[in-house]
Amino acid sequence: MQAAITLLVDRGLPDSSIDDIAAQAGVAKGTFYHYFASKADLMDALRQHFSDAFQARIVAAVDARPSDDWNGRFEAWIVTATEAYFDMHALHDVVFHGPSMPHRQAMDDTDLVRHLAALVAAGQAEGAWHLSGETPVQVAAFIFHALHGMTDDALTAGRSADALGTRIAQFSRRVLGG
Amino acid sequence: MQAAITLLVDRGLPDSSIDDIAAQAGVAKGTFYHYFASKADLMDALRQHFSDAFQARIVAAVDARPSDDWNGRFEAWIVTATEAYFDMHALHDVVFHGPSMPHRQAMDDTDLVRHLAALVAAGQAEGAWHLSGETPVQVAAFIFHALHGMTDDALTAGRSADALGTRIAQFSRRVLGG
Amino acid sequence: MQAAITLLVDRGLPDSSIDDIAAQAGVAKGTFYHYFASKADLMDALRQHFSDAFQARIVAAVDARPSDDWNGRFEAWIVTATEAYFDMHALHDVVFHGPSMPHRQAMDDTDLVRHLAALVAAGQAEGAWHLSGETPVQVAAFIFHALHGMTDDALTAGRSADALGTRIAQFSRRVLGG
Amino acid sequence: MQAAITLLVDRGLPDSSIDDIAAQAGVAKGTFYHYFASKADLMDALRQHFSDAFQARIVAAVDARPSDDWNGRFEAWIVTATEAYFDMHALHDVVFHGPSMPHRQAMDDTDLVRHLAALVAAGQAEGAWHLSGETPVQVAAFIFHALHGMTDDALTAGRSADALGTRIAQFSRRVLGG
DNA sequence: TATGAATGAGTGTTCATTCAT
DNA sequence: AATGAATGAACACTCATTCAT
Repeated sequence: MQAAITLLVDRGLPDSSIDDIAAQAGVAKGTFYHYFASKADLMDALRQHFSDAFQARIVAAVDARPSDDWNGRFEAWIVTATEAYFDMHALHDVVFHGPSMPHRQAMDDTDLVRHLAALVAAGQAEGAWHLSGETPVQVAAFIFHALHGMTDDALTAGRSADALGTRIAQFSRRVLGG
Repeated sequence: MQAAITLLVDRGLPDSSIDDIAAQAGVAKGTFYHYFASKADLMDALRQHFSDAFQARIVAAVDARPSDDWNGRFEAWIVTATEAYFDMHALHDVVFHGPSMPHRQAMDDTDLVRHLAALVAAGQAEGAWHLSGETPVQVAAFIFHALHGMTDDALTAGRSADALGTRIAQFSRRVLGG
Repeated sequence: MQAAITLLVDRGLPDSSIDDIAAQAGVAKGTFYHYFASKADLMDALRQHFSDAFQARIVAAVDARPSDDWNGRFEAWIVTATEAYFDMHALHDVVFHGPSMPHRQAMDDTDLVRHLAALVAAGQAEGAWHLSGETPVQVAAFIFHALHGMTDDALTAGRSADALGTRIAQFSRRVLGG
Repeated sequence: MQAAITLLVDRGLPDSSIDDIAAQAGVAKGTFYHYFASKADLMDALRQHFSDAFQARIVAAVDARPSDDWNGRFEAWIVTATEAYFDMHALHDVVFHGPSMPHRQAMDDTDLVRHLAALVAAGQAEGAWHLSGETPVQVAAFIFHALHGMTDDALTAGRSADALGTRIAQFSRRVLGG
């Protein structure tokens, strides 16, 4: 059921009616409402699915680096987030840009920003980077939004993700004062 | 007519029907269709209005600085863009986040990024900043999206715009290698 | 418009959908909502129409009798109410027995009962009848509901209204102690 | 099963879905259809239940009076019917005022009216009352509907049933010419 | 130029009923 | 006997758009 819907949504159905969704899933409309209380309920489930998968990819990549390799861990974070966003952008759009979305909060990024901020703070504590006055959260937010926007650009322009992650990492490290 | 509509939209009517819009403007529904071919046509007009106003504010602020004060011109760009986005966000959302928007292109930012890139390139040519390998356009895109995202954050959190512009400028100058 | 709907409802459409109603009226569904805000709104309009017509018939019949002919006025009230209810029962049912009707208040009879009670009180004051302890309103309510129920019986049994009114009047006068 | 459903309906569920009913009864939806062929079938069962209980209360009260105490038996009938209707009105409404009810026959009163008519006829034969030309059935119908309506009034107005039965009995005896 | 009555396809949601297990 | 997943027709209501006046 989840699989069918994920597939369906990945094909990009931002404005699909429940009729369309049920038809794509190969079930009757009533069946849809057997599993989801409302259209908003489906959106919530999908949003959760997206966030979990996104976060899991990043955590896995960062933890694959030695715990004292701060630059490596940071680059892993940036490159993986870029790739993950690139891969999952179709679902992202459906789930975070639908109408009735408080669009300003596109992608419940507070968790992600906090996660990145924690990495920044830890590295800073170890002397890996040199932030001047600003807080790790501010730095993380700045970098995260730049990443988000540049990936959007590449997607729009039809460019590949190949060098994108490392280029973003390079800019970002400059913000860290590394 | 334009004035009435701008007001109306600034009050934040993302889901207004043509009925609502016409009522707010104090005209009949038929009259609306004398001036706009469709709802999408209204959106286009509004989008143009927004972009023109936004760009005009930035140009005015930058040109108020001496033409050889590169850091001053850059900071004017960043601070003004932040403030303008802060002020005009209601219209921005209506116009760039509506359904049937290819959301990845939120805010037709190519013009703005190009404008910022030109400033970066000029300052770089004069030796004001030290970009290593990346192009001015890449740097401008990175900065612009970070600005966009951080302003969204402040808006969401209900924070004021007061120190925001200068903080973003401070981060950005580090990206420029200045 | 009103005419079309009244006809349509008189044909007995207790469970008609808006689709059916609009089709019967020969207009599109949207047109229906141009004139009525909701299905409940139509019901209200119909209810008002019914009540006005009902009351008007009774008032006309009573006022046709000399103002000091208390028994004549009373009989006119009863006979006319019986006939009117008999004639308009189809609309009555649609309007007062629909689902989502607080059925206990079938037919907004308070106005009618009050009207009858006023007649009873006036006649009593002139010495036409001899109520013992009970109030005119109680007497009127008792009579009115009996009238209502007996007419329902005749309708259900398929009997005509011919002698019904006078028979009910005869019972009722006994309640008045006349 | 019956018990659970009766409780459930007495709580007033005019618009309960089968889902709700089954949930309240603590069984699965499929189980409901083991015991009732359809929703209408449940209504029939409930209607029967209501009528049986109603009639039983009246019979018990009337038979508690001496068989030659005609006025006592009559008053017992009226007072008990009033109280019973007052007590059981929630079930009454569900069962007799649902949509798809030929509402004119609300409360299958023919049995009750016949029962009252038999009492009237017997008392009349013994010389307890003095009907002129009308039949016992007509008198019974008149009285029964008045009782029904006045109880509805009290219910609507939120009044208690205390004095209601005796007042109705008093009016009714006048109709009997007693 | 301005109106507003008319349209009708489309929406999310409900619910009595069926049936394989 | 008991379940509950599956169904799909039906519903009230919306709204961008047209067009005769």
